[in-house]
Amino acid sequence: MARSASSQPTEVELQILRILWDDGPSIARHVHNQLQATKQTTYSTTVKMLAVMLEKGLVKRDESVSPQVYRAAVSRDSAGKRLVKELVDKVYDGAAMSLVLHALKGAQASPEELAE
Amino acid sequence: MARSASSQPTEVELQILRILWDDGPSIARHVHNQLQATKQTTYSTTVKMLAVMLEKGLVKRDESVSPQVYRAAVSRDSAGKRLVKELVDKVYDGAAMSLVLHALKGAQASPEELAE
DNA sequence: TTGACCTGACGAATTCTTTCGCTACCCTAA
DNA sequence: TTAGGGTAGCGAAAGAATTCGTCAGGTCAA
Repeated sequence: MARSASSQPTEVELQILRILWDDGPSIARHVHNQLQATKQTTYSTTVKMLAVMLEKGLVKRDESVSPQVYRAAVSRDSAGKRLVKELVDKVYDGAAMSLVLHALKGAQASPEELAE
Repeated sequence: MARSASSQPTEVELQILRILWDDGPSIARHVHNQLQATKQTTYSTTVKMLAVMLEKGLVKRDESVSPQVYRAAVSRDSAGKRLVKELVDKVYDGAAMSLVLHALKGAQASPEELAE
């Protein structure tokens, strides 16, 4: 079934978005090469993921140029905000953002606390 | 294959952890009842999820009492910190915590920004 | 032209997560 | 004791996410 644009990116999808955010609009081959840094999947897999993400509306692509160019459909900041907010809502009781952020600021100040 | 305690909680697992955090150590039946608020799954499913989470080390259980009692293996705050940090690391380039938190504080002040 | 190489599409296999059916085992009230 | 009701374990089905094999088509240099 077709998945709407409201779908949350999964693990690998986030990795790909990250590449597009870092490097800007890119061709499949480039995304694949970057992905190799952390995964040993085939080019075929990368192309498939991009296709899936296109369906989900997570990326857009320019088909007018020879090697098609993919770019993230959402900005890193808006995606980041939304994801973090959703996570916090899931862990806490919603509306607890400020407490969490405070805790996180503390954690940031003392990274060893996180290392546990 | 056995999954180590380092596994991240999945969607439903997080829902269950949330119940244990909210209500404290509970028996399977209670977890199930609370879960009914948002899902219509069977008791059997709940018990299975708890078993899986036990294997993953996400919950611990006291088998010395009649209805066994489950409790979260990690505190809400430490889990929350870790999850948010991991998410931020995935979206941004790690080490960008402060920028993100700043953005989030802004978002918190104007929730309509998030509604988009 | 032609053949080596690359891109992109498709469907199927695999793996992980979530769900449930069935079974066994307590309790406890009649 | 025994039927009824609740708890827990097991394996396997159903659903999602991820991976890949394979094929069709385009490009380009010799």
